[in-house]
Amino acid sequence: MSHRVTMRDVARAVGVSPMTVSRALRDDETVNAKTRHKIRQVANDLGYVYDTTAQAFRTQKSGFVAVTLPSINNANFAETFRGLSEGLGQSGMQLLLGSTNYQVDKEEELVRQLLTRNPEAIVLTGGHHTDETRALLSARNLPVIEIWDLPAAPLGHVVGFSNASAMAKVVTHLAEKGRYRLGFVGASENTDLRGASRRAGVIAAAAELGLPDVTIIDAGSAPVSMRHGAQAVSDLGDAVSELDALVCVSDPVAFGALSECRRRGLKVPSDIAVTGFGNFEVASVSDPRITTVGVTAREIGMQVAALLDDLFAGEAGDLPRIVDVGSRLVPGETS
Amino acid sequence: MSHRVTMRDVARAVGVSPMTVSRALRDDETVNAKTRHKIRQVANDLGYVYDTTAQAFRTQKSGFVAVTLPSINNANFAETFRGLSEGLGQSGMQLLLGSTNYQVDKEEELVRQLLTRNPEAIVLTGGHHTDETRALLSARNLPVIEIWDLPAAPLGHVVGFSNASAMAKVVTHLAEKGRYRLGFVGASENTDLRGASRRAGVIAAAAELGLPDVTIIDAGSAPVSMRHGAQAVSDLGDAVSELDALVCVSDPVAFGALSECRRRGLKVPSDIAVTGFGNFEVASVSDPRITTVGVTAREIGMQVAALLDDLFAGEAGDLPRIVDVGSRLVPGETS
DNA sequence: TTGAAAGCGTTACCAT
DNA sequence: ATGGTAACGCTTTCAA
Repeated sequence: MSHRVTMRDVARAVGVSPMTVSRALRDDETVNAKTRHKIRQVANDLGYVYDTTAQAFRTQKSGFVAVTLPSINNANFAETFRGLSEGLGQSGMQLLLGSTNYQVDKEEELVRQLLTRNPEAIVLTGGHHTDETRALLSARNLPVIEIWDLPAAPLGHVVGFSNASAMAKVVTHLAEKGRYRLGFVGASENTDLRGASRRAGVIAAAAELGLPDVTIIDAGSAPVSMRHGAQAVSDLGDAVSELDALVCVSDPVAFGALSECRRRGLKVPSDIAVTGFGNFEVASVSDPRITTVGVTAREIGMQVAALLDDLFAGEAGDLPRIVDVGSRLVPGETS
Repeated sequence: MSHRVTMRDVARAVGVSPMTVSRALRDDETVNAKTRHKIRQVANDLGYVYDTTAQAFRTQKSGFVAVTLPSINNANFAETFRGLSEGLGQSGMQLLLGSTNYQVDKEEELVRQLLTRNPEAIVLTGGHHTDETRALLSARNLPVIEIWDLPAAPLGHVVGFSNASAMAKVVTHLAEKGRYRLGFVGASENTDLRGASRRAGVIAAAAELGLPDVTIIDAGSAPVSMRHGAQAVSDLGDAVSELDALVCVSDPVAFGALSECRRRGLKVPSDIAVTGFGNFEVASVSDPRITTVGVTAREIGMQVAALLDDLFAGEAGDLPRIVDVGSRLVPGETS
């Protein structure tokens, strides 16, 4: 197999220097229009393909933005990724995606791996990281954006919302409906950290309102999904009758819980209320519609893209930007 | 800002040459064990991070495998990606993901973009591509793997299954249950091509069995999901009573259809049967459970990873590999 | 077991 | 408007 076609080859064929080819291909106006045209044509004829790797190497700019998600198989995170991806379309940046499987150790390994690609910015889902991850990131002069949370001690920029205050809205809503005895259905402690924030939010809000202690219902280790919600209700058995509402960590979990309630002949919401989180499609299509919390997953991605645009354009100012996209209660028919 | 830490710096600090550092970091046995250890430690202390871009440049191997998915927000494709990602863990390859939004033009643009990163292989979801995409790919000496389909004229390797024969299983199942008047719920023609294959499969199977003409119910443009399934049933109105079964292009669509049937007071399956595709979690958790077709989304990814391993190890032989992972009917309570 | 030299393809910088 | 030179950080190759 013959050697690959480089700018050199194009230059030789046209009778100019490689520099001129480089300029021409970038549509540099200082290159004679005719020459530019000729170069483009010859490049095409020779089957020249631009080498981004060489460019990244020479300029020390990879054109990558690294992104970590807890799971790619999650409609909310996928929407965030999509928003980011679409919003970044203009800037020519490419996303380098990795999934942590909800584990901070895995995140550390992933960050280490992603950093070897010299990303120009890194987007981390969540605000919990290992010390080593923090060290790795602060050793570099790299914009860091944490999303889907409002960390107490951010690494840099933030685009997220308060999981605790979102849950407070749910608890308040339930209390107003006369639902006092709450069960929280989520992953075991210490695996899903966003889930843990939500649980803490429920407990705090219930205490604040003087409700009885929240019953914690362990649905297994993260990621918890529909089947875990169903299993949790099934495991509860008759104990479910001592609760007024099942506050679930996410809509899939809530849907699983709702389905299992139905199977067991429980009427929702008359026998028990069920709430979710995330305003997934299933919440609004399910019959009955599930009461949930709307989070603007897609907008988080778009806000991040906007922030990155500003950062790359040098228009972001010096201070870390903290964007709270908020959340809102979306009442359904299950409460 | 100080200059970035390179192998040179590590070498200087340890008192060896950069070459020795390079070898040591790759765990080359020829380097003295003690020296190796020392180097690793110093590298760590200095906060050295390996530069994959430089490596890719020097070796002319990017370490990337490019992947296109119609949508990242789809549990099946996400599982395939995960299977691939995990299976590829060993080989050190990194995935470069792009989403086509179910459009072949978008795919072309994406392929073009991905190719500038010199991927060592490319994985395309589906077997339909623009001529330009085909040309771009065949101009390169690059392994191509098409997945989630069994294309008539593959570009290279294939890991997929027949959408048509999968649908035939559904139609046969329904016919055995005495369901003859079928409606197919899917995206409009020419957007979702996998969906179009499924529709064609339903029509062919119905004809084969001598069933009445299949009623085609347009659920909008791809990607169609839960709300589209619900909307389609809603749009049908009373016409739904002339059908024995709604054959849906995917489980989310089936779930939407099922929910809307319930809302309208239709009993499933006594008044009408509903089937889905993909064995999504919602199919098995929903009450009633949805009859669906099981496709091994995760396994497709793992098979691709295995194939890539062989390719990179030079053990794949010369012929394109065609892997049919098959599909199976998963009877539920909706038929 | 270790090192020196060269080069991967591009572009920043300075000259002309 | 165009070109020459050097350099980005690493690894292949050969030599010691």
